[in-house]
Amino acid sequence: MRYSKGHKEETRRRVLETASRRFRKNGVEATGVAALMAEAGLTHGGFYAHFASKDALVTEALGASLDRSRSFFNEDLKGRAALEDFVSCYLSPAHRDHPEKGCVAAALASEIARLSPRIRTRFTASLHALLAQIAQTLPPTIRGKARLARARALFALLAGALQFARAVNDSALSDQMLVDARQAALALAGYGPG
Amino acid sequence: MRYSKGHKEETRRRVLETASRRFRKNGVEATGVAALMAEAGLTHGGFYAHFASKDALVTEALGASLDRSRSFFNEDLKGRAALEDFVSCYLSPAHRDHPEKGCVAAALASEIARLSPRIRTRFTASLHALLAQIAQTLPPTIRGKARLARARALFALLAGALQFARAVNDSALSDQMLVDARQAALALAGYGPG
DNA sequence: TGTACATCAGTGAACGCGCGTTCACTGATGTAC
DNA sequence: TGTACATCAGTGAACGCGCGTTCACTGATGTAC
Repeated sequence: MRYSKGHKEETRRRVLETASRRFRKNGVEATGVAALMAEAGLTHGGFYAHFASKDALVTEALGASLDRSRSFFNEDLKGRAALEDFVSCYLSPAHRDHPEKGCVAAALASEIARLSPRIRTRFTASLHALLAQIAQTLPPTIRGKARLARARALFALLAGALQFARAVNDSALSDQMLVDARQAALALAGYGPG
Repeated sequence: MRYSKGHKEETRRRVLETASRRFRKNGVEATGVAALMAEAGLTHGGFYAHFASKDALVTEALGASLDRSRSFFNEDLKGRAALEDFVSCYLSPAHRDHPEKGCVAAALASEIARLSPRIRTRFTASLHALLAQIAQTLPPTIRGKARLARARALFALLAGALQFARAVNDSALSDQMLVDARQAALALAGYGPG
């Protein structure tokens, strides 16, 4: 069959989106090309018309979702309100319960360290951008290099807490992790209680 | 060949230790039974004389190394000195560069969420114990439930930072992650600078 | 307007490979007589 | 002290399966004449 113009691009986009979701949900290694293509409504043979290899797909899919991580930020907010909103979204039960729609860093952090240099470089660039955005929301009392330093610690806290909240088999501890990390994050940001 | 008494136990111990190292270095899924047994100096067939399944091995290997995580603590120290020592060890370049000898939580956090309930339950128990030990090192000014709450946020920060330090492909950012997280961890603990 | 052909996104069988697991076997040593 | 046998940790071939990847093919539509 011959397809309308833009059909192939649309298919490619759909495969990428499916991959991005599955990688975050099940892990990169656990996601097979055949299963992925089936979920996108295709057979596995067609995969190589769109991507050179699974690794190329991983690079592109993770890169795209990393860039989208910054959309956790509500662009209408600034300063304290922006950070509080970001932290609350990041540490929400909804984010914990739906890794496939959430932050790549939290969903795959320990796996990324073992992926190809190309993917790690892409991850590093996106992380830099996200950290810069977090730094912008810190209060003016934190100055100069300390702003990025604080942003790094803050994001490490968020990602670590979310991972633990997902890993433990105890819903009370999981909920507490989110609450405690939220409070600590605001304290670290210099937006203490009250 | 007939073996001396205790030989089988010794072999089993060796397989467990090899597994624990490889799981942390390469991930659970990426570690095959055959490769594991070869590294322990055996052929793969013998594996099932020691363990019922790979999952049983994973449970036991991760459980054992999780319990050993608490040995990050120098038992001769108490309070501030104990915490500072723990944080410095945890966020050291040596720990970052040798996941196979380090903390399971940091090496496998995002993968643990996808492992069997049995393994997650074991992880949860070990995490509880480690958090209690961290809580003990906090200053007396932090009271009651806040002690465990602070310990949870603190450990999330440490594990998150270590994972990022391992994942990024930029040694300056990696080093900074460790330094910044160390400072933030001490601040969170109530042992601020000076 | 009708026919022949080119296009090309997607199909599905097949490739070699490593996975977790099973099982008949080996062979050095301890035990029984 | 010497011989026959039982033990059992470890061996290695084989199982079905899914992996990433390749490739000859399909067939509906656009284009050329």
